[in-house]
Amino acid sequence: MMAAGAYIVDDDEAIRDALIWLFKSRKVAARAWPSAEAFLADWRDDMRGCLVLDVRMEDMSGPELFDQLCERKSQLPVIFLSGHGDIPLAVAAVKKGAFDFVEKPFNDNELVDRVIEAIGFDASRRAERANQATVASRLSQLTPREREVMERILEGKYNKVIADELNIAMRTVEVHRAHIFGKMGVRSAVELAQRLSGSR
Amino acid sequence: MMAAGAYIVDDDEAIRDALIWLFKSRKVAARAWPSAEAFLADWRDDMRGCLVLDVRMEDMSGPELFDQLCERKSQLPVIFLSGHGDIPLAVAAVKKGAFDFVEKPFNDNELVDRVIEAIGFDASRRAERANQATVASRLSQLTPREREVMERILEGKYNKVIADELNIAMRTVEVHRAHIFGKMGVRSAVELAQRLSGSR
DNA sequence: GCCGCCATTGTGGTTATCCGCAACCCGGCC
DNA sequence: GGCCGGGTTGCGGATAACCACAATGGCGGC
Repeated sequence: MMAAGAYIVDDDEAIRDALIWLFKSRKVAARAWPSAEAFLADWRDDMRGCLVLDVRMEDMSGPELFDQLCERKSQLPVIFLSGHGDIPLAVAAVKKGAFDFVEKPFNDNELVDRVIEAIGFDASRRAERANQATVASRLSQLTPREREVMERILEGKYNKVIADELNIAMRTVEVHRAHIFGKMGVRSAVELAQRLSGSR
Repeated sequence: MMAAGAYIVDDDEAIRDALIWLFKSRKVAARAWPSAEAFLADWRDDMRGCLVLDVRMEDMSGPELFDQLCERKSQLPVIFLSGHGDIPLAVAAVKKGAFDFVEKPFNDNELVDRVIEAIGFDASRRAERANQATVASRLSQLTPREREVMERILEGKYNKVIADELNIAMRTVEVHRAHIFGKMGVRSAVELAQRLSGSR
């Protein structure tokens, strides 16, 4: 797993070099590929940061690469570099969820700003997903009965009320409650409520 | 306050009539204005639904109207109708937060689908805002001391611990706690946590 | 048949929460 | 000075939560 950075795909070597230099001058890690195919071969889901993609390239275009990555469930935010003629293509990509696109010729600083923004977006989204995955994994460890009890705990009901609703003894509810807290890794109903609503 | 619907702004009467007919045939309330200025004069913040806006119009263009509405804090989602030549303009609007744009000539059903989606988006966002406003208003009624106590309640701490941290008696914490629940309109710490994290 | 997991329940005791009643101090306001 | 809101505290009791120890019954797998 490398550090988060900019992944550049452009078939023009001069532009690749210029972009790498530009990003590194702003302390943004950068690496470049000369074609969509080359990038796709190296692509891994744990690449963190943001993709900077030329729209018009030999063989596979930027938007085509974007489609391929979407099919592979890539979460990497994508910023397109588009010439005037390419705008309709880039626009279609934006409607499909691309992070942004900048028209050539672009302002260096603005591009880097957008890239940094995208890298931050990626980081927070990954953190969010990781948290959701943890919660989901813990939820899956609960037994059906425990889930029933948890629902009612989250409605702020007393153990006694829950016991009545489920036609079981209060003691049983207490046991379930302890199991739920243990499995969910929390120490109180308040923490439980926060952890769950934070990932809904 | 009228029902949620489509607000059409287009300087071509034939298109206005066609759109109104189209929307009404799908049970979507619709009303049209012949110019951006006319709409702006009638605009009110409680208009619910979605704005359908021609990009190219006499005097004030669609994107210009959008900018005006943004300045007036309009939350109305906007769908642009754009000809091929207008795409760069519409694109700029999308980057500023427009809901979507469809290129002319458009597919009737797809347009209505998008409009319905935007109306739903508006409804849920308004509900969300209303809830946040309620919570914010209730939070503002808390005294500084109560806020300190609430923070700690939300960390799942025992009244005893809170008392120690604030160097006050447990009884005082209990009193604050009761005040907090009363002012926030909840009956338990769990509800409090949910209401707050639901609006963060 | 034995083991493990799940659900269930009881006893008894500790700790927390929740509240009514009562009271004191302080600062701002009429 | 009197009133009021905010913060503070004590007492005592009702209620709920938490927990260790202990135990039963069902069900699926080895």
